[in-house]
Amino acid sequence: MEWEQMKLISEMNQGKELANQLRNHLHPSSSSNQTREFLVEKILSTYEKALSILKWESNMVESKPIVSSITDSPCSFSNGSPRSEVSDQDCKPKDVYKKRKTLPCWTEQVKVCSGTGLEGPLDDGYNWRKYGQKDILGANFPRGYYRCTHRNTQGCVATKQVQRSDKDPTIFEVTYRGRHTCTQVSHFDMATPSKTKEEVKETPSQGQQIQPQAKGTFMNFGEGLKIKTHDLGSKEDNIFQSFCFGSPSIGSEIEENSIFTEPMMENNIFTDPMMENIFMESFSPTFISPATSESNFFSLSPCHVNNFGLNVQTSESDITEIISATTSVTNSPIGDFDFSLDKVDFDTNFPFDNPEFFS
DNA sequence: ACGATTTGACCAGA
DNA sequence: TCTGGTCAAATCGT
Repeated sequence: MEWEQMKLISEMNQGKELANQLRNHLHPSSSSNQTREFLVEKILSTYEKALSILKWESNMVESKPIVSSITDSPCSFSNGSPRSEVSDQDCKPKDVYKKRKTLPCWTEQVKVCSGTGLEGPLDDGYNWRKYGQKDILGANFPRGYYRCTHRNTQGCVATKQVQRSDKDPTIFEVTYRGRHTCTQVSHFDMATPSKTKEEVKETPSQGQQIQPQAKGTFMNFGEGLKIKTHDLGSKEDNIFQSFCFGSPSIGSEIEENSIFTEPMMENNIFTDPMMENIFMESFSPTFISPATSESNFFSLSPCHVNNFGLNVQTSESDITEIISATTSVTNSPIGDFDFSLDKVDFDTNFPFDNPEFFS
């Protein structure tokens, strides 16, 4: 916890420094509105992170046993249908449903730009099998339910839900639940990535026409990704607006595995060099930290995602689970990111060698 | 033939 | 009782 305290102090100091910078930019002629807005968002991000740390600390103890119970329980989904194959009376479906709520859960919002020829949710590097679709009250589009293809063979409990946004049909909210315990190889690691059917055909009843993609193209570049874990707060949209990042799948499918190397950085998205500096300084080592094992899509800690403008929300008891889940698996797509590291300001306080953090 | 998807039914939680 | 999540038989695609 010592690191969390240091990090907390660091975040607060950073917020103070940013506020000072903002004050210097308040003069109308000194900088653009964009700069000022970015500073404001950075400050908000800083406080968000600080709060995340505080909440994380307060939930560490009570959350860990839950993770353990999920992972180790014989009542898990590991043997296929919990209803048809579980014979132990102590492992009733009721238990399954209860545990369902305790699984680590986080949401990504994947924006699919028109003209890419791709309108379904992106492949995230894992193989998913659709097991249901449901019309959701108040939602214009049905929600698709997917589970890991290797659930039966390897007992992988990871599931995800794909819900097309009402507000913006080009946005898919993908809610992930549970960590991948399977050892499937992400196709991002393969020389010629393949596509899951999911991304080729998504809810055809809605008339979506998904065009086959050419392998190795950059057509996914126009996508944006937004991530949040659940329930840490309710300010989902307050920060992300400034940036529209490619999804991890984008990054890993693009040459050099980088979404931030040239030409993107040449076509500088910042009009103000200071903003670029601030932005690059924001890269947290968590985001590019070496994953120790297979990743649940993103290897990130909720405390740091905000640095990207990706607002993170974490449920009261889930934050440790998420951290645990997202750092306990290998071949993280994000781990392949090859940022312009010379511009990345590593946080030397980050506990790469802290086993507690990656537990 | 086999695996994936669809879809109505079932179940648990609110 | 309603709603969301899951099951599983039927169907589809390769």
